[in-house]
Amino acid sequence: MINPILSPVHTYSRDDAVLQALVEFVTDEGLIPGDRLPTERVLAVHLKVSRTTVREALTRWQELGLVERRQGSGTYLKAAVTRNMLHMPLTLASGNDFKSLMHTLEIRRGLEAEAAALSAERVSNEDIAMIEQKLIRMEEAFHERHGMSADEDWDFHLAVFRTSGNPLFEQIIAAMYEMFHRFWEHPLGVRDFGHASFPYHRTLYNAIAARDPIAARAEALKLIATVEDDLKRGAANLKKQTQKNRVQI
Amino acid sequence: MINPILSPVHTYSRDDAVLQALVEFVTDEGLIPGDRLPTERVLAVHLKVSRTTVREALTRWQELGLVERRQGSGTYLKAAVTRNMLHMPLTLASGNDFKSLMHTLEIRRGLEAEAAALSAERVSNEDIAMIEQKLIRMEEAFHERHGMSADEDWDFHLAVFRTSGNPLFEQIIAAMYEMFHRFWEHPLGVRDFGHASFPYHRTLYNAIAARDPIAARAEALKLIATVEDDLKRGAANLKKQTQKNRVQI
DNA sequence: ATTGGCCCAATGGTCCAACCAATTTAGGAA
DNA sequence: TTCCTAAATTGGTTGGACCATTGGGCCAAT
Repeated sequence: MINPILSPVHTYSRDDAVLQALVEFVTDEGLIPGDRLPTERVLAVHLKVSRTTVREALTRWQELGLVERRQGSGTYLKAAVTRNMLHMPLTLASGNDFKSLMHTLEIRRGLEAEAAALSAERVSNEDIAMIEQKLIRMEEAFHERHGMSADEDWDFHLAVFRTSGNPLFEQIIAAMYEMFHRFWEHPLGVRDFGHASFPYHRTLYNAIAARDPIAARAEALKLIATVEDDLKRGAANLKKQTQKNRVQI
Repeated sequence: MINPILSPVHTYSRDDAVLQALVEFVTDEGLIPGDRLPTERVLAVHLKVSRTTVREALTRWQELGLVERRQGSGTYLKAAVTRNMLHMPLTLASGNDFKSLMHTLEIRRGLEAEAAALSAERVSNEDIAMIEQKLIRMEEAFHERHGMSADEDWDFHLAVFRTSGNPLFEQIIAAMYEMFHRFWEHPLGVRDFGHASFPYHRTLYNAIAARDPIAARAEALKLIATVEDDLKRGAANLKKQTQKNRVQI
């Protein structure tokens, strides 16, 4: 019988050690999201491991969304890195059907409203200026191309989530967005998808700038409601098309 | 001026393709958690890519907890793999401080309120009976041990989430719950943690049984509020203790 | 001054071949 | 059979090479 007191010793794998060293480097150097990390070759030399091992470690961070790699350019920090980080990767079985999309919207309804309210409570003056800037860029893009621009739109929402002071909002909603965008490639036959949500971006901004949580929550809910409407219209459209020529998506 | 119609093209990386092929293989072969995957070398030959690429792909799955590698033995499936999986890596800075715990509660506030409202809209009569049964079991456990029982309490909430008709609620909130409870082992010096939330379980049930979404949302919010209060009390307690004898947690 | 073409160095992505380390398996000795 | 050992298998690591993309610098044409 094995002595039950004995527990497995921690044997650190090579890439664990690399990540640990990388945490030290990032915190010591005070790197923040957007900053560039040393190249893989440099890391390999300094850490005395092969480039393959460095790559394996960076791949793990990439999968956790901590880091982003751009070929020909470099590896960039994507989120704040600290000691004692707690990782909990969550993978959900989710279909590509309308029900699943509707489910992601229900999650967004709960979270975006909450995030908007928290943001309204906590924004600094600099935050407000920054959000307004994103809003203006989104509005410009809207008028230029006569329709919603996914990137600028997402930038605006991201700014709101980040000023909520809770990084979990961004992480969860980002996953919902990704799910949504898998479908957005085919805009469901709805030409002006997202069009209706446009005015609520500014009203949401106004509520946050006024530091009014109640109003911010209300505007966020209105915004999501327009997206839900678009989705329902898309579903109806698709149903009609499918009945006509049996196209399976 | 850039043509607004143009949107970035996206190209699949090699390891994305490997993962995609692996999903096909796993589903076709009907592999379940615990089953052994082909060796890296075999995969490399069959997929016509280098072993390095296979390893990079498997590293990503490993980080997501989908797969476990055992040197000398093989690579084993660790979770169910399906098409269209949605990956949601969650990262908390330091996981065991007051701020991070509060963050998990903010997510729960948004989601549990929404889930309660949806549940009130969608419950069947059988669902209501089932929830009531869980409620009664929780209340019994409460009176028996003169305090909240984590298991029965969680069972009750789980029942509510499940009747919301959206599986995402259960999975995301479960993750928040787990993060929270990694610390809850030490209830922060608060003896009757969760005590105050007790009455709101029944009021929440009543609202759902009455199919009143507004009331259900309100009761869910009250319930979370009591947990937040407990947490704040705990934080205050801890602060006092730390000042007294410099105990570091 | 601006545009476009061109080259070149840097960087991440992929590949190969070999060896190391842990595990499993097969075979032989007791 | 049982136990031990050697060999085969498998993931882990290394070094080196080459490919593909990026970004900056340079220069000629406009």
